[in-house]
Amino acid sequence: VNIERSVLAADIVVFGFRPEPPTLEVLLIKRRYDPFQGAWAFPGGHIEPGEDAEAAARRELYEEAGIQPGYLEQLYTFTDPKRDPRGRVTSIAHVALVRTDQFSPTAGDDASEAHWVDVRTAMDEVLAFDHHLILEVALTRLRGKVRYTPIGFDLLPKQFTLLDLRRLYETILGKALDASNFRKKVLALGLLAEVNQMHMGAHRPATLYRFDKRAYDRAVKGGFNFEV
Amino acid sequence: VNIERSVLAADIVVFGFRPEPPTLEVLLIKRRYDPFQGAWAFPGGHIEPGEDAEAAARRELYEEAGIQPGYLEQLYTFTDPKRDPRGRVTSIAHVALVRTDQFSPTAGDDASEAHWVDVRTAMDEVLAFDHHLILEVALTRLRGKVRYTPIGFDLLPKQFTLLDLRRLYETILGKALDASNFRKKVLALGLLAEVNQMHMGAHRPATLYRFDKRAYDRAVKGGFNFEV
DNA sequence: GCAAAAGTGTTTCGTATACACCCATGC
DNA sequence: GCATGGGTGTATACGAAACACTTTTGC
Repeated sequence: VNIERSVLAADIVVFGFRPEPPTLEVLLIKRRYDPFQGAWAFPGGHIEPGEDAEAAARRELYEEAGIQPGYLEQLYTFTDPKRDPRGRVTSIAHVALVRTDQFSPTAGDDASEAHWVDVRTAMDEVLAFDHHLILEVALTRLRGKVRYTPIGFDLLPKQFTLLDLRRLYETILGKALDASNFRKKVLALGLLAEVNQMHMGAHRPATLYRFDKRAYDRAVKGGFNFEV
Repeated sequence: VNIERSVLAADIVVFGFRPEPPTLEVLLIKRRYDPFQGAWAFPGGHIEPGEDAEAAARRELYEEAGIQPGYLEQLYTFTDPKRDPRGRVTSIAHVALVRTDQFSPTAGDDASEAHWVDVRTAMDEVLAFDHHLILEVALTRLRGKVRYTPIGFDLLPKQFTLLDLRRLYETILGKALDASNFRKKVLALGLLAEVNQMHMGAHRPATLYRFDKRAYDRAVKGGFNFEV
């Protein structure tokens, strides 16, 4: 029998969060080679022999942009046979979350540039292949997942104030949240631990918190329901 | 450059619901050929040239079991390079929902048998390839999705009683629901339309309802949040 | 003093939950 | 009559939302 085979690619939508001003960003690279040379695209590349999709995503992310994400998961697989002009390329898309401040992206082999781009800007941009569609799916997933999973913390520095956290949620969800109620709700979850240090800014000093992974694991074991 | 290519397969976890006794079932076929000849597996097969994954899933489902599902979506892509002993086969797994009564599965080319199997039984069974893992992922997805999306209706006949619907939810979620509160909650959503007919069973006649797709679409447009 | 954020407290309201209770049917 | 499900109603409690108010800092 004559069975068609496909090239496998792992692409990664990397989200980052910049607190000042509050901005949700994605990592875009400028393609050095054809097809779509010079166009903006997500980092990604071929899956190698003996490698599964997630391993390929991590490797590509490190090679192309020097990034080792705190969070990475498979998003969706894009299989339109015409999505790549060269022939059948199946893209197994991933979502990754990083602390923007930790990585100033470095352009790797296939990229002439790598930049953090405001998500709203990226949505208006013409992207290579079907990457615009991939971005839409990734955003939907992020907005959904952030509501019942504590993945937001992977976008913040280890220590953060409640204002940081609230700004993050407001940015992702695209709506303002009541500061007072947000504080009570989040603290009531018992997933934050105070850090013995204050944030000194332009205003009244604020308590610094860290995400309490241990408390979270305990809560998960007890059949637990995270909600914003 | 020497780029590895992979065979692409579309596999489908088809869920069905049998009201009496309330049972959540999956469709399993007995493999006619090696590898795993004689083992139970999900229907599926190769994606053909010019075909995307979802089209392949629909085609395979029809060819192998005579089923045209009311609901079908991509689930997850399984990429372990060792998941198939013959070489690299990437499985793009799907979830489908059907009304059990509408399809008595027929065994197609690759299957010597096709049967509805109680999900709990299937979970204890040894399945071909990594299909046991696929089933776990599919079940998690179904349980999650049923809570905020009205996909449950795709598992019921066009007309159903509130008891049918409650039994369905109780079976999927694995816990008893208060009949009175369930009624109020579901009716308050305004997604059910009364049918001008009663269900005559062994007890007091019950109102028959149908899923009101029009009302649902209207609700979705208004930025709507479905909950059990 | 003023602006901006930190932090506490209160009131209101909707709705989830837990039941009590009556109705209608087949056996 | 009795079991079973259909269907209505109610009391309670908890949590979400709205918002008033005080505190603390930099400028």
